[in-house]
Amino acid sequence: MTHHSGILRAQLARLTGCNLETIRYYEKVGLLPDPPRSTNGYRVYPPDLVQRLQFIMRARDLGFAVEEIRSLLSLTDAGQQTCAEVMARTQDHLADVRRKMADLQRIEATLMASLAQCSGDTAPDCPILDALNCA
Amino acid sequence: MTHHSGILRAQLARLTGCNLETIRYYEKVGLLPDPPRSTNGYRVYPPDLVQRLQFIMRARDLGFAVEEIRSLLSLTDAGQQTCAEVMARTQDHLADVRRKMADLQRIEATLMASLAQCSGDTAPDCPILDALNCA
DNA sequence: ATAAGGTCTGTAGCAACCACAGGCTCAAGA
DNA sequence: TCTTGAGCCTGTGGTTGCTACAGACCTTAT
Repeated sequence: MTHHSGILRAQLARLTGCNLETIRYYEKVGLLPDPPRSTNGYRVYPPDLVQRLQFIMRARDLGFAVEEIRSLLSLTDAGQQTCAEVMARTQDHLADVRRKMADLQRIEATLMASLAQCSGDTAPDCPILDALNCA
Repeated sequence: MTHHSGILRAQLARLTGCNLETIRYYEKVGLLPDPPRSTNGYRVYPPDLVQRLQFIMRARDLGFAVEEIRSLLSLTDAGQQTCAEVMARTQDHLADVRRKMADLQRIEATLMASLAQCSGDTAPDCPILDALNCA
C-alpha cells in the first residue's frame, strides 16, 4: 500500500531523529496536527511534516518550552506573526540563557579556586569542603 | 515559644526564597536532614540550614540534578573523605559545569545570530522563524 | 499457517517540584 | 472563654516533557 505518498510514524521518526513516542506526544499537546489515517487506522503524514517536526526539535534543543513553541507555531500557522513579537520572545530567552551562564561562571571560578587550595593528599581536612558551603 | 533558637519551615522558606513545599520535598529526597521537631510536631531547623538550602537552590538553578547535589553535599556531610577524594569529585563537577557552559554558549550564539538578522519591525516575515525552519 | 514485525490505544513511569485537602495547634482579640 | 485566623502537619494528585510498556490489532514473508 502506497499511502498516497504519505509517510508512516516510524518513517517520520527516522527522518527526523525524533523518538517514536514523542511524535505521538507532540500530537497530543497540539504541536503536530492530527494526521489523516489510512484505512487500517495508521497515521499517514504528509512529507512536509518533517520540516515542522525538525523546527520543533530545534526549538526544544534551544531551550524553548513546549508552550513557547506552540506560541511560535501559532504565529506561523495563522500567518499573523510580526517580527517584533518573535524578537521579544527570543530576547527573553536569551536573557535567561545569559543569567544561567553567569551563574555557571561564578561556580566555575569557585571550584577552580577550591582546587588550587587543595593539597590533594590524604588529609581528612580539605579546604574544598568549606568553599562548597559558601560557593 | 522560642524553639530554642531554631527556625520554622516558613521562616526557612522566607529567608531563602525557597517554596514552602519544596523544603519538604528536599527533606524527602535526602538533601535536607530530617529536622528535630518541637513538642507539637513542627520542624525546627538550626539556622545554618539557610546556607545549605541556598547552596542547593543555586546548584539546582545551574542545572545540577538532585542526585549530583546529593553527591556534592555528601562530601561535606560524611567527613570521611580524604582531600584527594574530594579533589577528584570536585574536578568531575567542574567538568560538568564546563560542559553545561559550552551548551549554553552554543545556544546563546544561535539566539544572538537570529536576533542580529531580525528587523524587529511589524513585517510578517521573521528571519528567526526562517532560521528555525532551515537551520 | 504461523511467526515476525509494524501499528494502534491507554496507561504508568521518570524528575523535580507545586498545590491543594483535611486536620491539628497556637496566639490574640471580643 | 470562646472564637477566629494563621501556621503547621500529612498524604496525594497535578504539572512538564517526555519514554516505555502491555495488549490488541494488521501486514508480510516463509
